[in-house]
Amino acid sequence: MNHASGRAGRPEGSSRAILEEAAAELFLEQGYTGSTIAQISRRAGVSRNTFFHYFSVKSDLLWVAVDRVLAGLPAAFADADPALPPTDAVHRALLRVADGFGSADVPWALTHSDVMGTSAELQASAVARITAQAAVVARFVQARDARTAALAEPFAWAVLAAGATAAAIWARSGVQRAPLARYVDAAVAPVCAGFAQHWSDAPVTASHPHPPVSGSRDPVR
Amino acid sequence: MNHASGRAGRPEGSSRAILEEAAAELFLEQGYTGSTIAQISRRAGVSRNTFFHYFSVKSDLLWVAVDRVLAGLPAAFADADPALPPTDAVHRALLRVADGFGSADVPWALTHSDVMGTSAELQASAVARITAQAAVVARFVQARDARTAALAEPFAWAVLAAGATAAAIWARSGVQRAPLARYVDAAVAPVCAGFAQHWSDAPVTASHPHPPVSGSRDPVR
DNA sequence: GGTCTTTTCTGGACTCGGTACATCAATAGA
DNA sequence: TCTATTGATGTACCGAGTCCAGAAAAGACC
Repeated sequence: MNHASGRAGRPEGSSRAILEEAAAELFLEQGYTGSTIAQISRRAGVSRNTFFHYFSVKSDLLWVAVDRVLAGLPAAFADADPALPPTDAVHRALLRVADGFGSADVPWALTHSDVMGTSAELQASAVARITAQAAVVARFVQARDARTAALAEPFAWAVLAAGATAAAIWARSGVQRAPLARYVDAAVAPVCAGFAQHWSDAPVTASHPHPPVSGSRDPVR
Repeated sequence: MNHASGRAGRPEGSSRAILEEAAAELFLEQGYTGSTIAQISRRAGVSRNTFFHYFSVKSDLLWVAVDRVLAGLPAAFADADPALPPTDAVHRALLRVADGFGSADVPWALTHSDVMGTSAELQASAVARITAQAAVVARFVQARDARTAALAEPFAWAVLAAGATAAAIWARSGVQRAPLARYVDAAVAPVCAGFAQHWSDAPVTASHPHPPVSGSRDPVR
């Protein structure tokens, strides 16, 4: 019979969605660390190996929602106003992505006290996301303005770190929290402003009442 | 016999140093991922459990040098000029810490191509360090000036992310690289300037030719 | 109908990091 | 000499992640 997707080969089941559901259930019942991959796949009625066919790492389960939203970042860059300075374009793109999260649905990764705080696993998986996005941001900024090259990466990381920290604060605020975008905006704005100033080559007058320890605004190398 | 250290109990051998040495050797021979904890402890002539007595995680071995230098950060804060605005104090403290690294001795964590890039393990261990330092920075900033409270954490993370990224760039530059402090300075300065401006409550005039997407400089909450 | 090929899914065995626990060894102090 | 403390070892275990060989389910082509 001609299967829906034109491809050859055995059609894939709904395994992925089922695994996500099973995991969500088990996380509620036993927490993240308390649930093993074996249990999750068993409840999903699927072999343990099938799990690894869909998720390369257990912690991917914590980020399914986030990953879906994050996937929109390149698009947000694609239709950024070309007249905007790169820092502002990044600023706006991040806010647009942040708007993808309702005040209600805080992602697994940020709520689960189980994994928050001490867990090296969560940190690692979070940084994996930031690494990916940092590459996108750095590439974008550099393409916009070649003069940003030397500090494109530090800027990307700084701005994403600020944003991610804001998201963490947002998550641990109560249910009364304001929209995520407001938190992200407050944290990201100063970083963008700082680099914008730096790249526009106008000295930041208010900042160094004492002489800087070394030449502050010289590009690397 | 009265042992050197006043403490009771069996005196510790030189196990820690021996383990570090053995690890360094094996990392050179087989790379980080290629060397197992069992091998390291065997070469050190010590049981595998003893390894975990001295290092809680394998990746700690990558950061021994860094951790020693990083331990100096609180001290750098302790004798910071009280007249300095908090952002500048942080800026200077970071440069002082950065000066602890000679151009020659790039730490394991940053050189080893084996673990760079893809390794989730390295990322996790790096973030663990940044987490610790971010807490120190945020606490310091907040103690200096209560008005920084809302953004102390985002600032701490942003500034450390910028610095860490600069360190990574420094590490992957050739042997001809300039001193680390210069890289860190270039990356950290804009972040500090941006937050300094924000906290000094003077609008960043050059930054927003277009109106900000939402109230950029409002504190969170 | 048959064979291919391609893909999903399964089973089993394995490695390695990390933990738990009981126990031994060596020291200081009483 | 007895005890408390701390370093070190042995053993057993758990769970994540990898590898590989092969089965199940489809399309494609004859």
